[in-house]
Amino acid sequence: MKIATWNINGVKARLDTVLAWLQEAEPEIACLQEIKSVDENFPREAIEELGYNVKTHGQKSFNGVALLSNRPLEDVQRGLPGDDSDEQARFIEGTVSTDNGVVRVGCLYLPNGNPLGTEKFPYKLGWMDRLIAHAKRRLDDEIPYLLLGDYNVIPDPMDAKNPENWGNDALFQPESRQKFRTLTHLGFTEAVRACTDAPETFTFWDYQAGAWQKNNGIRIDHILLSPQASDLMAGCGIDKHVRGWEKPSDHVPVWVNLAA
DNA sequence: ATGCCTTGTCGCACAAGA
Repeated sequence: MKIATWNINGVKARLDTVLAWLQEAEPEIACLQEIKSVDENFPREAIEELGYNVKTHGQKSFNGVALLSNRPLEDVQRGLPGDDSDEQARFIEGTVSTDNGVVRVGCLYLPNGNPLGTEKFPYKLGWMDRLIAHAKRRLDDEIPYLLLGDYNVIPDPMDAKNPENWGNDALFQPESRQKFRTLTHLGFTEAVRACTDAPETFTFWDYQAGAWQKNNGIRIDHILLSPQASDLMAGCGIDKHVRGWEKPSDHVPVWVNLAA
């Protein structure tokens, strides 16, 4: 089964593009971030017409995540545990039953953290601590478990066209990268790095300054697989061409194939 | 160096993104 993640940068502005990609890519499960919509206004009917079950965790104007699945989504959980005062909609998780057992999927939109020196950066790091704690508990289930989404972390210099330009950015701070490593070192496999060591493997190109035309990209959208999910991995990919479509998101879809 | 674009908003400029 194909499981994908994509930061769509606004579902209202991107609906036609999202529908076109769903029909082309045909993922069994899709995790969407930055829907920028409350649940009531999410265009669920148009997506349901393509055969998907739709679960959303939205808020007004900003953030917001959604889970799509051609099989029923069970045990849906909204919000990342660990801080009841956090009102930002950045996490949704659900379970899908397949012929070969269950797969649980967490869809996340990790805080950007910029600009440094504001409360936004410690919020990012605190959110990552909560994600690490949650992931650690999930690994105890010993089932195929995936954490997909916009991590807003550039893991390594090779994950940026111009790493020297990101020194003062929250996405490339040592603390951000260290916490990402702590997360993976719990026992997750980072799908894209397990599939390819090709240089200039990016998932985001800024709208500004001709970043796409210059391939001035970064790799910040990631798929983490529990050991049980990693054992099933049969391939992965990045739908880079979608960035060249009309009215594109600044991110492109990333996906993994599981033999499940 | 800043803004370069893009999106959403009780719009007509601004915040937020990365």
